[in-house]
Amino acid sequence: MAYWLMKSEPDVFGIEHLKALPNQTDHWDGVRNYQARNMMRDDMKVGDQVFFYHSNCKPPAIVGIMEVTKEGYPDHTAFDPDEKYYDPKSNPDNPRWYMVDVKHVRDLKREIPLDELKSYPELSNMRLVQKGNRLSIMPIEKNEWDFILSIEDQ
DNA sequence: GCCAACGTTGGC
DNA sequence: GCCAACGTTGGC
Repeated sequence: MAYWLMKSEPDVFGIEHLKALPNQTDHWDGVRNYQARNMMRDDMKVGDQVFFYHSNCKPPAIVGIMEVTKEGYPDHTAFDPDEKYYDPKSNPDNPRWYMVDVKHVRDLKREIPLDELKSYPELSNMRLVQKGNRLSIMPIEKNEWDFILSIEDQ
């Protein structure tokens, strides 16, 4: 089993939105970055655990845990001209963009803000804490995952 | 295939 | 709202 982190802006789609959906499950559509796409299409497996990260807000923070419930399949929102993330270069016969389904597992006992994450040497290799990082989906090492859960109660 | 211009992300 | 970092586009 692998571990991941996925970013979303809470004003657009936050963890509260996910919890409000049937089965607390949704498809993670709208990713239009090749690195992130490749991870969803090729690497994320059912049962993988995912941190839900709130970006572009105050404070940016890890707020909860999700689980992958469906592996990569074409992102149909790319086919629809009315969608915000419509891409005319993607079509059902040759889909360019992929998504996975994720289910809310639980909220963290507290939000763990980015500035705190940056303060731990144990997490200094995470792409999340490095300058200029814009990747919206990234793998998390097991030791990093476990460390983050260990500071949840502090 | 290079690289300048442009658009987006996301912390601050 | 600013702007640094980064990814993508497109002319050449």
